[in-house]
Amino acid sequence: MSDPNLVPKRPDMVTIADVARHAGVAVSTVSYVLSGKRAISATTRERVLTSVRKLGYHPNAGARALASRRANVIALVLPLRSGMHLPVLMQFATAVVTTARRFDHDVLLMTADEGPAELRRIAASAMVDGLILMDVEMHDPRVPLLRELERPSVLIGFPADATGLTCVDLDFYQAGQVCVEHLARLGHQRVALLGAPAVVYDRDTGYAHRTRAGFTETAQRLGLASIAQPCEENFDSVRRELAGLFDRQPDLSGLVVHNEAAVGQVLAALPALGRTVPRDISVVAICPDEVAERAAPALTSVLIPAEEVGQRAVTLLMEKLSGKEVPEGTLLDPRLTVRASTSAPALSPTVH
Amino acid sequence: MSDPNLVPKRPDMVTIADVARHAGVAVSTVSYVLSGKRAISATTRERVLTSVRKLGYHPNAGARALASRRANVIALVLPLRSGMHLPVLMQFATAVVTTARRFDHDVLLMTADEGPAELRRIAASAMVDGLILMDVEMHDPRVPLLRELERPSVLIGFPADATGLTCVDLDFYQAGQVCVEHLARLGHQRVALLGAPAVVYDRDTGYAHRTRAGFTETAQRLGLASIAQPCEENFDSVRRELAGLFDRQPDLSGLVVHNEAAVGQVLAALPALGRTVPRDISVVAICPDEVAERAAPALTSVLIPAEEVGQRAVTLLMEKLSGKEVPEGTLLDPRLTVRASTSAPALSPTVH
DNA sequence: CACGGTCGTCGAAGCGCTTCGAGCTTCCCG
DNA sequence: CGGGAAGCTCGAAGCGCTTCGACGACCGTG
Repeated sequence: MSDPNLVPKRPDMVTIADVARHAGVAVSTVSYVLSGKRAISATTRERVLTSVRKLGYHPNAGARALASRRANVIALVLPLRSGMHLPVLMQFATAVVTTARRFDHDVLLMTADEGPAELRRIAASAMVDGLILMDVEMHDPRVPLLRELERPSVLIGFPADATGLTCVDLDFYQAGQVCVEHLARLGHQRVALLGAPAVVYDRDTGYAHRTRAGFTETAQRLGLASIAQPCEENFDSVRRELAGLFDRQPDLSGLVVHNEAAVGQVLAALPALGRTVPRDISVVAICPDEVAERAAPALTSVLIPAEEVGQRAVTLLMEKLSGKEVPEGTLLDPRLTVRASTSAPALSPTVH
Repeated sequence: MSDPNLVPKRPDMVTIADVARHAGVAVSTVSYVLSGKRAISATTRERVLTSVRKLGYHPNAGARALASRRANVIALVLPLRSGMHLPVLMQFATAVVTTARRFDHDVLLMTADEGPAELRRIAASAMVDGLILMDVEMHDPRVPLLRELERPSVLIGFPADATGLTCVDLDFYQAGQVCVEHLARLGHQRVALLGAPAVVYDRDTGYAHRTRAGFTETAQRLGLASIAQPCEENFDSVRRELAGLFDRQPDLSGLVVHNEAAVGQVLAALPALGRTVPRDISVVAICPDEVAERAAPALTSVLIPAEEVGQRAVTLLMEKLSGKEVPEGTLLDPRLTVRASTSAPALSPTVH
């Protein structure tokens, strides 16, 4: 009863043995109480849990990983390249961390710049159980690696060839489509898409291309005149590109903006070009809700469901980790929220 | 020579024993080659390294952490609260990850919302060797915890009581000071500070208060009339607050903006209020360079050296991990870059 | 030529945890 | 009332790595 060993020698660093001793049970019993992998009587369980609390026991992550071959950590590979919009990225990241915690996992942060070698190192070192990659390109050099890696992964975004992979994303094709349909329904005849910087298209980023395709093909199907134009995110470029669009299409009355960073600039530049929103031109943005709401006037928008995508990525990964089969592609439906930036076109141009 | 054991049984998951066998040395020798903690002859080293490469060996992180009591992982605790500007956050994060890799460490991402309990768990589980915390508040509940934790930590930002801690940040007091001095040197007599949303001040966030103090006290010292005004980040608030400032101080000719998200709105609202930048009013911003450069007109600004702060935080943490003493506070000097948004005030108001 | 001192290498003892097989009780049913 | 099945718990064997003490070989020295 007064065994001096009842108290651990080092006050920090309480081990499972300390707990076992304190509770008067075997180490393995403590382990089973904590993992729930075998039936333990209610009384024993309570005694153990009490000791755990009293001693402030936290399992050593390294030892646990070594013995169980599960680190309970997932890697999140973020891009951090130019042309990405950071707020959305952070929303993803937050959602991933939060959701992972719900599954009792932690998140290791990697930047994509480190390249395939780092991915391989992390995977091979058994430091993580699985990976989530963001900002996947059409021909991403990391994709072939993923196929040969022994750890499961989930991609946010779709590469050109997605067979054998698990991918999640907003359905950008549909997003482009929804925007055009909204404008068409209002009566607009001539529409334009102001997109991401050219470099993003050149990099063959899937979502940019798919949005453009959805936009262009839907416009064609509905018999609207359409132009698609990449755009840098500074004020001068925005103004220049907009001016160019009006040159090429004077009766332009509907604008889809798929470039979150440029949204503000667009709203600033249009008045400067003598166009009032939505009287002279209707604007639909593809961007997070907060950006759309903060703008003046508030923007009709298709939101990028960053949080939902992040959650979905984690839950998919968890299912793969537990051996379940999961669908190869998960496309989330876009939702359009109508706000103050769209209306029926003025009459004159259409008569014209 | 043709011992079948020369080839590891599981092609993935190569262990140090496989390497030792392949190189014909003891396991401990391989370990010493890799860690460099004991002298090893050049020939043996080469042989071992060749085997490592040939087998594609990556040490098991869990086992290494368990045996060495070092995880080679640091935790990065991000805020993700409202009022924070995300791009800067990401710059910090990137810098931290990149710098950590240079010290052969990985980064575990935590969100601050999880609270002290999670911090304690991570620290106690030996999953990380040290912590870096961002967006520290004056009276941060995590700070007392850090003091009792057995793991070293570095804060980005200063709490009210920083004794016994290691903190890094831009010298925001000086930043406020530099802005005012610049405006004063140009001849401005009446200046205003448009700051973070009120909630940020209420939360007692250090940098907001210190900037304001630097601004106000310097204005006083130089004999300028000054007003400091919190501000939300949407267009209407910006416009309202600006209008209010001009009401209270019609001759206002110098404006310091310490709110990155509002910078764009300010530049949009000023013309709407009939003021041209910099003819009628000079604007200095405290924000990342890219924001300042992207604005129209390009903004004279004090940049937030996110990258440098991130690097510094990691190097400080590494020094603490290796047992070195480090200074309690590290304040980085602000640097003002003059761009197109400031000039001497128009003559009329001063004569007036 | 014997002696102590390096240098380079090895073997073995853990690090703290999970998990497997086995053992002890209890309980139920024939 | 005996036998088998459940229900709980225990002990021991690793997981893959680091690190300590030891040992043989080789060197220069007295």
